[in-house]
Amino acid sequence: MRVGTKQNGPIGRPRGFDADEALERAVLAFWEHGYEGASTAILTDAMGISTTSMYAAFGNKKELFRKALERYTAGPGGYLAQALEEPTALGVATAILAGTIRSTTRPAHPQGCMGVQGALAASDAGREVRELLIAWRNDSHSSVRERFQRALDEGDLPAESDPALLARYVTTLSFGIAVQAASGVCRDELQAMADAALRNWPPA
Amino acid sequence: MRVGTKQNGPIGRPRGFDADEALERAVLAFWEHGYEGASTAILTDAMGISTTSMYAAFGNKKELFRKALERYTAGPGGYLAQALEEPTALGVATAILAGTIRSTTRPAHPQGCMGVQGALAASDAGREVRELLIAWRNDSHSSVRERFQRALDEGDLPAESDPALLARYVTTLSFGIAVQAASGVCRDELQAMADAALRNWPPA
DNA sequence: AGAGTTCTGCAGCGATCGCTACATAAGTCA
DNA sequence: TGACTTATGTAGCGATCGCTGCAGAACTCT
Repeated sequence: MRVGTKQNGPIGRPRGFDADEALERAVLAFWEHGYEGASTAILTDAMGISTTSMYAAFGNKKELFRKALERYTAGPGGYLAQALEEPTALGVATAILAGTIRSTTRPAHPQGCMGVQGALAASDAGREVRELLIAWRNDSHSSVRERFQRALDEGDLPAESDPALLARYVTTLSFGIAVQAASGVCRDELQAMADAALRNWPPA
Repeated sequence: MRVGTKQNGPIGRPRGFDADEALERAVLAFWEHGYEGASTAILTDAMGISTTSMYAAFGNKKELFRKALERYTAGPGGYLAQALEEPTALGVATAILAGTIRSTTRPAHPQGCMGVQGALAASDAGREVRELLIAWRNDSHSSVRERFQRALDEGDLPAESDPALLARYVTTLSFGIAVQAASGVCRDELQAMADAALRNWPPA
């Protein structure tokens, strides 16, 4: 099949699929089933390509997950980076929880958070991916803590506030919301809870 | 091997292992690796018995998990039932969070909560167990909500309080703590966060 | 046109999955 | 003792796991 003859195009037979779209579908499969629960058969079926093409394009399952997690972080998980740019610490906390709730309860998407349910527990074969997600969650916490530290320096938080503790509070609620969403709890109830959780800000 | 001749004892060859102790070891394996991550080989190795004995004594892997979850609920997860007997709503909430933190960060035990990381995401083969754990978590929430409703009826909570919202707040923190513990966050930091989270009680 | 490069479909690799058939061991009955 | 019942060890079932070899297809080069 002659797709199109380009001059100075890449050498060799061109790909018969859109790698970006395939990766996006892999995100959904990992998100829904977790790293170990998403078999190569499930993945390739969701991506619409053969195992050969998947391995040629993405290396192996672990690498595919790595790239899927990056994509998730920039896409459905992008609310975190946006939230960190809110002008106040309360605004940051509010945006994080609202973003978590929206992202984990979006209709026609997997319920929950890929960074939480991707590999919370795993067999020995999934150890590396489990540790990758631990680092992902801890990185999220660190970025919130650093943002709250800045807020403290700017006088946006009381002098006696502990940025690490506040960050732990917000991320714990966020991870907890992800678990609740994976249990089928609806968006409105979680949002009402989040509103209440931030009504006395900052805690402690 | 002649173990001991009882009169009127159970007919047939007696078990060569302690079923209770084997179940307890199965709890640890499921707790650490999750339902699908704990293979029959891992399980039987941890339990110290053969697959034949495991299937004869516990039925199949799904049934073994069911029994392990019961054991977990009564053992490491027993803090919930105890907490519900605290005289005040604040006492209940405090005990739940403290119990969660203790249980999910116990040295020489798996980190996290079996009810959360047992099967937060799974393949199609783990669908039933995943739904079993969803019910387990939702039951936990319901029992807390009912306890807070009682507190409201008793005047232990302000009349404008919403027991469902308060229960959602406490369970969300509890599930979030389980995720943090699975990420290696230490006990003291989580307890400081929990203290702060309940300093303004009830929220909203 | 022919060489070189890359992607695709088919087929199947060794390993492990959950689970079981079968013979034997170890008990309680009459 | 011999019939009956239950547990154990061995050995292996069909299915699926992640992954790959290979031949041919589809392109860009000279």
